[in-house]
Amino acid sequence: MPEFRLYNSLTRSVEPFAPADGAKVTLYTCGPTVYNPAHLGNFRTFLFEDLLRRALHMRGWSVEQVMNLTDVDDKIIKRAAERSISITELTDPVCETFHADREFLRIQRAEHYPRATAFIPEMIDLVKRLEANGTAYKADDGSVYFAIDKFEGYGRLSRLDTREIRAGARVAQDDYAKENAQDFALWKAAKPEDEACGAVWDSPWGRGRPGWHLECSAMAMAILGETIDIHAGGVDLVFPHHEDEIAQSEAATGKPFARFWCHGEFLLTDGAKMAKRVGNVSTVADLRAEGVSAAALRHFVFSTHYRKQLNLSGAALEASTEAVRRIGDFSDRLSREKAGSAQLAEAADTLLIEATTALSDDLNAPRALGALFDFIHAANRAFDATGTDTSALARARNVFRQVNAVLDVVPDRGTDDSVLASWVDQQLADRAAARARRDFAAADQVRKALEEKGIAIEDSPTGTRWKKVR
RNA sequence: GGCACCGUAGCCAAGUGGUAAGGCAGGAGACUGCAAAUCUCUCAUUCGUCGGUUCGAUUCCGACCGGUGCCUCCA
Repeated sequence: MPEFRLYNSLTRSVEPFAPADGAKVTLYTCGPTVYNPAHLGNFRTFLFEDLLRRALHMRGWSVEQVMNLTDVDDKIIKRAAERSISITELTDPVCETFHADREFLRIQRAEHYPRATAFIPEMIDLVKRLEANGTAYKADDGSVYFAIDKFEGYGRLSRLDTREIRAGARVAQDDYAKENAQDFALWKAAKPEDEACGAVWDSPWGRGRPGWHLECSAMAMAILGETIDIHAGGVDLVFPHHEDEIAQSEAATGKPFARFWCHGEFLLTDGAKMAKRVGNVSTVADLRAEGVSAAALRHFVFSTHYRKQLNLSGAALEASTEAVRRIGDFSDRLSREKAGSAQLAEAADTLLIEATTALSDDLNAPRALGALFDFIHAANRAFDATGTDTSALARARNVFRQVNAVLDVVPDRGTDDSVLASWVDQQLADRAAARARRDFAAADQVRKALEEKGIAIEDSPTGTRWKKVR
């Protein structure tokens, strides 16, 4: 097995990775803020994390993954206030939508989906520790801030020391209570609108609510421990979110917060970052309505390396749809064939090596997909030539299953509809009869009727096969 | 303005100091009643531009051009 390597944002280099305890990977992944449904840009990151999770499994490690659901923040409070409902009433349905979208995209369920509001005591404890060691202070506005000057390593992840701050852009006018403009809020004093929608908790500093970064540190440490193996998220979280997480966590424990920091690049639309603010978002629901399959979406996302920007376009989605159609047809053939050959077994061995190598090399999914298509081509050739080796077939099936267990790009045929199946079978019998009497006009009529129902047919020496294509 | 990343065929995309994977689209052929699927052949003497290093660069260095992101809520 090749060495498993990952790009670590902390060192800006690809490094060998293995879990600290040798067996189980502790993985923290920043999840969605549940004020409205996540778009495909958000899901690109979650798909990258799903790929990471599955690749770790492929290596034989177990994974304990946490994905937080941020259910209290400025946007949530604002929206709840607009609708005169509580934050819970706003966020509960969005959490459900998130899981429905997640399942549609075949993103494996994490072990934990903690909601920020369920970990307020842990967050308060963390702030207490920081206050006790002098890195946190309560300001005149009643909020508690983290003093970045007190934490020596501040800015290490995002290389703040190498940046020049744009004049006038940095200091927010309403942050006058902070000792330093870059200090960030750990605990925010309650405002009337917070009270109105239930976004307040009692604390040693008075009623208030947690700052944005606090939840991730508190929940990661509570569930996974003070030093986790991998912390992942989108690149936009590097600063300030992850930087601040490191500061507050390490200032409290004196231990490294995460050994590896992994960041996924953005999804673009029309050359610009997909963002609600830009107004160029596509949700999973939108894409489903357009008939784009989960397999096609996964193929699309995995066709580009996760650290490279990816542009969403109709043409790209069509190409992916056609690509997974080929994969699906091959998968069907693999199930249907009765035996293979030495060439097939050889192709399978090559696929296993190539795919494992690619995925172990900083999750190179595009290269793994290339290896998969090479295999499909070689296997189709082998099947066309026929063979009698059943163990070769078993080997091919086994390897294909292993690789697909990571990529999961075989389209769902949805052919388990028995009513539809019997109807199609009757149609095909009629067509076979028409062909037998060389009445091709009638036969073509049947094929056209089936196509209108989304059924594609393939004649073969052993009979006619059919499949749902939409 | 500061800090990064990216620029490979019509489109998407991997890649390496030694002569360009794979997918989509396209062209020709085999198979088929016709299709579909599959197979065969074909499809970048060339990797944004200009220099430099080197026996040799798409790959290293520099400049320039173009694109994107972060520096503020953000996957």
